[in-house]
Amino acid sequence: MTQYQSTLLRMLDERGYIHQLTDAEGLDKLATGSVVPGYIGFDATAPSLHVGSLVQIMMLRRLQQAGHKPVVLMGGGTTRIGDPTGRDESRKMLSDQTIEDNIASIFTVFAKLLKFGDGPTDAVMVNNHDWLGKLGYIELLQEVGTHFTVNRMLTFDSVKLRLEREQPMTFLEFNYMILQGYDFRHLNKEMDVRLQMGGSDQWGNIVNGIELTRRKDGREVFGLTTPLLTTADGKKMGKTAAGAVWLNEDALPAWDFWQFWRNTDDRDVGKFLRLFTDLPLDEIVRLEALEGSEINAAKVVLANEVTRLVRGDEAAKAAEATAAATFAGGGLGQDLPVLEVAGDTVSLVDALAGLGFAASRGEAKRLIAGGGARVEGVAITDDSHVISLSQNEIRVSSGKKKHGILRRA
RNA sequence: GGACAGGUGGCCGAGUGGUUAAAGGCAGCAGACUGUAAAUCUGCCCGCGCAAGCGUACGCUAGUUCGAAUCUAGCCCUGUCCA
Repeated sequence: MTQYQSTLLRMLDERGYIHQLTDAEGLDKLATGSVVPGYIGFDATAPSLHVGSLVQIMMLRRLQQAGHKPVVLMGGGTTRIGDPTGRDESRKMLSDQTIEDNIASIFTVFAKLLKFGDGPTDAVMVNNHDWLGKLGYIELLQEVGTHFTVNRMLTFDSVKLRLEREQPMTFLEFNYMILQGYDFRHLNKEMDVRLQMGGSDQWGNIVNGIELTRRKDGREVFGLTTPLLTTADGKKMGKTAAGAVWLNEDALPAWDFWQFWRNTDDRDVGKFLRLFTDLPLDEIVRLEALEGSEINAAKVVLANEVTRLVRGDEAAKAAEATAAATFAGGGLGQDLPVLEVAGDTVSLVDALAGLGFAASRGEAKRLIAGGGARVEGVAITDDSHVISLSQNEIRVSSGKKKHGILRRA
């Protein structure tokens, strides 16, 4: 690609964050000489973000590493509307309290990955409810309404796709892109933010903000999007057995988080190491070149590094130790899910259900019938099997990957 | 407000009076093969029950029928066109 001068763009380019860039030269020049405040917006629809957002968070981390200022924009205001991008249905409304709580919860992860404070390159978090909430409707129409033509708005993918699929789009949602554009302009005005980043699906929204800022204030700002992250087998990243891969510990235990990375597709290892770890590039090149089962070592490194960043050093170490004990040693690791058993015996069915390996007793039975259930590594196909707690800890498994501990209460 | 089309299991999508817990696909889970990978093949995939079975389920409500996802009425919601 291009030979960038700035540390920022070089780093982002080398590590695979750049998909589209509005003005590569201009931004490169800007980032060479001065501190560039850049922001990314995040939804507050849930108490935790998931790995899909991790690319964006890491990008803010890179921004800071390159000596610039990350601005985390929490969509307290826009979440009340719902981004129609990539959705067929309107989002349900969330109460103000829920949104506040979500933001507080989400922040805990940012606090691990960015350095917040008052310094010139310290990260700050802002909430667009603070300004969008105050905006009157007429005021909004005057401020930004005149700079958006409906003709153009209809051509944006977020709108076009919905219309093509004959799915409803409410006027409320239709306004989303206007508000997001307004955010950029506001941040530029108030904090001199010059750059907005986001996923590739945010391109349209970002460009709107850039144009609005140029028209209203004659100020030049920049936009950058990341490639859409899919796993090598073509799926959207971040879905596993248990659902989304949440970043918050209380939404997904560190063990499962670690396992998610440990199970990365061979072909994605290099890409993920670049995006989600701070390892130096030459080290990554070495790791991703490993062949055959050797690459498992690289996956362990990946899992360790990402878990360390997002969940902390201890969590990563515990998960790695558990993996070593459980898979290599065939024993038990401390991080495995535990089911406390009251009496001397439990039925296998209840054990599987209790450990969360089956959603219902019926499902547990099917699992057993299908030969997927193991007690102490021995496959059990009798669905009336009863486990007696002769030892302190009994290992119960669903398939080869999901293991749990039965412990006498 | 009017005309037409539509609302089915996590999603897509068949089904238009009984053999339908509802075809098929996707996603998911498990088995085989492997390297806690991919691809492939196989099995499973509403809940409860050891089981016969029972309970729920096809937008909502009330009906017609021995019997309804399927028919009728009203309502709600969505799309397209018209006003």
